[in-house]
This record gives sequence, C-alpha cells and structure tokens, in this order.
Amino acid sequence: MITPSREDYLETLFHLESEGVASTTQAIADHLQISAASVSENIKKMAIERFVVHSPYKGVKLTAKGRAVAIDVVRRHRLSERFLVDKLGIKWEEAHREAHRLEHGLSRAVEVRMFELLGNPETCPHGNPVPTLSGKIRDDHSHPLASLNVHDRARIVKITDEEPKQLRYLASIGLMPKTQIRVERKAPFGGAVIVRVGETAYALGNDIARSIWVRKTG
Amino acid sequence: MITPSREDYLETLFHLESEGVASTTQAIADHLQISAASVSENIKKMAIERFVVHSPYKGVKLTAKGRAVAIDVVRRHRLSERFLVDKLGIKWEEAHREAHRLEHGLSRAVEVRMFELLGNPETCPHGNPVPTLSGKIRDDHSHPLASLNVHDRARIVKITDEEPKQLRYLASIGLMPKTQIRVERKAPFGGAVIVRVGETAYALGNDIARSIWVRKTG
DNA sequence: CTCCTGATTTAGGTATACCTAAATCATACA
DNA sequence: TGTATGATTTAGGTATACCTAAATCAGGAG
Repeated sequence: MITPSREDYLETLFHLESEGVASTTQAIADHLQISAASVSENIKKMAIERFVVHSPYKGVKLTAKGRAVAIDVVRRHRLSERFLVDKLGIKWEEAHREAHRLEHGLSRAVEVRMFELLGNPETCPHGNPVPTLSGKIRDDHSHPLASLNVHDRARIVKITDEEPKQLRYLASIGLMPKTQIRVERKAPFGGAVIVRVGETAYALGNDIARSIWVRKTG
Repeated sequence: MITPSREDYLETLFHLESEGVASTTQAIADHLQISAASVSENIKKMAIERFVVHSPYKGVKLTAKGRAVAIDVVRRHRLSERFLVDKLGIKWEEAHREAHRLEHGLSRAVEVRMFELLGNPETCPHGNPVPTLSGKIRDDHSHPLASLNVHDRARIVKITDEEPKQLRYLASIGLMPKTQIRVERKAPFGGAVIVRVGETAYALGNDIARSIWVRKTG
C-alpha cells in the first residue's frame, strides 16, 4: 500500500536526486523533519518492497518503480500548487505547504480533470515542470544563477526553494519565474551574486542563489 | 490530534444523528466498513478525549466539542463535492467518494477560498446544506418523500443516499435536487411510492424513498 | 423470570510510523 | 595506519488503527 507517508518519502527522494544531492539518511530526515533512525527503518522496508535500492551505510536510490510513484506524487503536488495559486488565490509562498496537504487526496480521475481546468499547465507557480500523465519531465534548459557571468541577462525559469520565508522575500523583490534579471557583480568562489531586477540591484547569498534557475536572454 | 480516521468517525456520527438513527457500535462499523471491535475501541478513546459521550453497551453521542469538529469536516466534504461537480465535472454519483479523499487535506484557508470560488454555495450537489463557517446548518424545511400523500406535488430538496449505484439510478431518471415530482400511488405501511417525473412514473422502494427529502409545492 | 441471541466489549495480535539511546560503521586526518 | 568523529543502524519503546476470537451484556420470547 502506498500510504501518505510513503508518498512523502518518495517525493523527498525525487527532490534530492533532482538537485543532484546524495540521498543520505540524514538528508532525507532533514527534509521530512523526522529522526534519522525513523528514516533508516522506513527505507529498509521500502527497499524490501523495491521502491528503492538501499546499500546500508552508503545511500538510497529510487528504482524505476519508486520513481514512477514519486513522479506521480510530484505531478499531483505541482498541479495542486497551480490550482491553489491560480484558482484560489493562495499566496505563492504558502502554496507548497498547502499542496502538500492536498496532493495525497487526489485520485487519478480528479487529477486529470484538474489538469484540464488549469489549462494543461507546464509548470507549477515556482516554475518547476509538471510531469506529464505518462511520467515524462520536460527539460527546461535552465542553469543555476551562479553559472551566469557578470553583465549576463537572463530570465528566471524556476525557484526550487520551498521555504515561505525565502519565497516571500523573493516575491517581494519581484524575483519570480519569467522575471528578467541582469548580473551586476559576482563575489568569487560561489559567494553572493548582485542582480538587477528592474531598476534596483539586490545581493543574493549563496544559499538563495542556488535555488534560482535561469535561461540566458542576452 | 484529529487524524483523518478521527474525522471519519466524527463525520459518521454526525450522519447517523442527522438521520435520527441511533449511533450504535454496529451502525458506525457498517458505515465505516470496519469491524465492530475496532469501533468499540476507538469510541472508548474518543470518549476519553471528550469528542463523544459513551455509555458502554448503550450508545454514543457527539459532545459539543465533537459536533463542532464533525460539522467542520461535513463543511469541507460538501464544499469538496460542489467543487468536484461544478468545477471539475466529476460525476454526481462519484462526488461523495472523491470528496471523502479530498476533505481531509483542506486547511481552513483553502476551504475559505474554495467557498468563495464556488459562489458561497448553500448546498452540496445532492442538496445537503453546507454548514456555515461558524458551524450553523440551515434548516431546509424538507420532509421524507414518504410523508407526502397521493397526488401531492413536491420538489426534491436533497438525497441522502451515498451509494453510487443508487445515485446513478436516480440521476438516470432525473431524480435530483430541484426536480418536480408528483405522487401517483402509495403502497401501504411505508412500502413503495409511485412517483411521476416529467411524463414517466417510477416505483421507488422503501429504502431508496427514505433517502429522498422533498418540499411540497402543490 | 429465565434463557437465548445478537450486540458489544475485551483479549490478544498485526502493521505502520514515529521516538530516544546505544551500538556499529566508514572515513578523514593526524 | 590507527583512531575518533559523525553518520547510520539497531534495540527497545510508544501511539494509532486495524483485525479475529472469546467473553460479556442486554433485552425480548417464551
């Protein structure tokens, strides 16, 4: 049985793998806000059920079976976010948390109709691609903000941070998907980036910059 | 903590009390499709937490605290049904089941915005009143179909049956809220009722008639 | 008024999903 | 090449939420 808890684990693994982060017990525990011991136990069971491959003391990887379920959950999550923001006017920075409550309750039939109602959206409100019904994820050809050079112009593609606090800040300075930016200055060694949005320049720390993905326009 | 399971119990108790049915262990077990033993245990715990009053071997009653939560769940349920039918085009007879999956995931904020999106609906698609945010339930002044006399004309107010099978049948003959009907004949002792809908007369068994509530129009 | 029957509860058991504390492992550095 | 340190797993425990089988209760028929 795929319980809401299982869905959360699979979703977490998908996120970590997408970000290129190793899916360690601790990383999963941090993301789910539970103890590493609980994660260890649960991962062991999910390995028996072939959702993941687990090399004890090494790491966890989604199997094709696990990835299929994970992508299904991610699709429901991102559609829920779209619905909450576009149809209900829920705040951009709250959409993630609210969608997390909603996503487990969407049947396939409801999810399919919701996709139509929303006009077959390609992304969530933060710019992350909505997987297709068949589980494909479009490449958005985006690159980390830090990969830009000074004076490059770019358009924001997506923001992968999920914390309301950070998202609220980014929204307040207009840094959202589709926003045009220009790199004014860069600190060395992957430090802060100074970015111009409209008429104003903002310094973005390493942490927040890592969650901003862009496509060069200039 | 009010878990989805707890919400289901409270919702069930609300339904049984609304229908004037005694909330026996067995009635609850039948409604939730679980064993009477499980219900007995769980009711004991819910009594300790003051959601219900339990007289062992006698019966269960919602407390004010339990009723408040129950009404909250019912509100979310009926709004979900409205949303599913009006916005997503989910079939009338499937709305109940789907709403049951969805209702547990709606936060207060989402529920409030959904209510607005739906145009402040007064009823669910089956005609049951949507409780107000403050927990009030409008009296719909409806009466059981069986209370009508031969040749009475009436308008359907609500249908309290939740089974897709029965609902599909009723929808197929046009028997839904707002439908005008006329009682053609009545079998004695609360037996079948023969009802005219449009040009056609249909015999409705006792079971199904009990779930149809009407307001006299003639 | 007793007994039978069906409803209810209790006893004992399972699975999930969490926890803390203790044991174990991997590896980086000294 | 040890060794200590931090990550991971195991051990042991709790709470929820279900189950079947057995015991107990209540109320109607005789």
